[in-house]
Amino acid sequence: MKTPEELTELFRSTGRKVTAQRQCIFRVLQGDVTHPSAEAVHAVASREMETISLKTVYQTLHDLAELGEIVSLDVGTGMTRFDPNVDEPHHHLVCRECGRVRDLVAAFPELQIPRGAELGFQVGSAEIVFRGLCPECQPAARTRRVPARAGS
Amino acid sequence: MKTPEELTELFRSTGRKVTAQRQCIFRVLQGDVTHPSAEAVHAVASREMETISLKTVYQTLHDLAELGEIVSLDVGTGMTRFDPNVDEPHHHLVCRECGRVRDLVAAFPELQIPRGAELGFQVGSAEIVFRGLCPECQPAARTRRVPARAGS
DNA sequence: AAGTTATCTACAACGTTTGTTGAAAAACAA
DNA sequence: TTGTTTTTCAACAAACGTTGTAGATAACTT
Repeated sequence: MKTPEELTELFRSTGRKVTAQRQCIFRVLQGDVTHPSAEAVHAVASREMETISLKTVYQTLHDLAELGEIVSLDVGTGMTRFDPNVDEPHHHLVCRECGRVRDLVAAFPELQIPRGAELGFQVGSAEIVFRGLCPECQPAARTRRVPARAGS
Repeated sequence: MKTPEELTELFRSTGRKVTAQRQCIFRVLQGDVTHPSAEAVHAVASREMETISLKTVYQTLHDLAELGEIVSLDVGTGMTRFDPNVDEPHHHLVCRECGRVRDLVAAFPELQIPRGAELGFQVGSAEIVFRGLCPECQPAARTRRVPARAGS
């Protein structure tokens, strides 16, 4: 995601108006690595602007997604999550206990689909979700690596 | 997923009662490869039992998921999808146009997470979602294989 | 500074999923 | 079979995250 200043310029140059609410949201997203939900963004923004509405947050997040400055994610936690990290190719770690999401910066360049297995699909992208327990949700066990079993 | 007869037995042996509605749902799921939503299961079941309620469908699907006979999936199509194929390790192809979901039966043994990249997560499984266009939603282009770009 | 246009807040509605209730049916025993 | 107990059923309403609508408000242009 670009800086709040660059986003201000980008919004203006694409015919969008720049408001205090939007700049507030830009700042909230800036450097956020928690993949916040709209509600979470709203909660943080509200600390700075008490009257900002949830609808405004949704709208601005959609605008940012449309401009490619953030990406909306559905990793099965019940609500859409937003990821400002669009420059670095990565996948996601999702805690099955608390829903925390973290980036996993790694390229998996060999995801070749066996011939015929794509069933006529014209595949354009692949997302990998690694599920497990985040550090905070682990009982007392130790970290361990995992063979690439097929998921669900 | 087991056969309707085996599921009947399994439900009884786990203290659940077997009703005509549940057996109807068993039959609907049997051999279904479309990853139906609860609503879709309800629609098919309704053709056989006009009065069956959506709530009953949800409840039975949850029971089946709890017993490991089906898996609930969230692939970003707005509703939970249910997959009766739990015996064969696989991933999923999702049409970004119509939301169709198909199994992709293939192991990707190269999904090793680089040391340190798991950020303390204790990873238990990995799911890959391949997004693209299903045969019905393709304009006139041809199928093509895809480099493993990082997803959203 | 005034006009034009987009955005804001507040509210209501949407679709999916879940909680609640009395009625009905399944399982079990006699 | 019949009765007794317990679960599940259907119908209703509510929860949740998200989107639509409206008039009021604020940003951009001249």
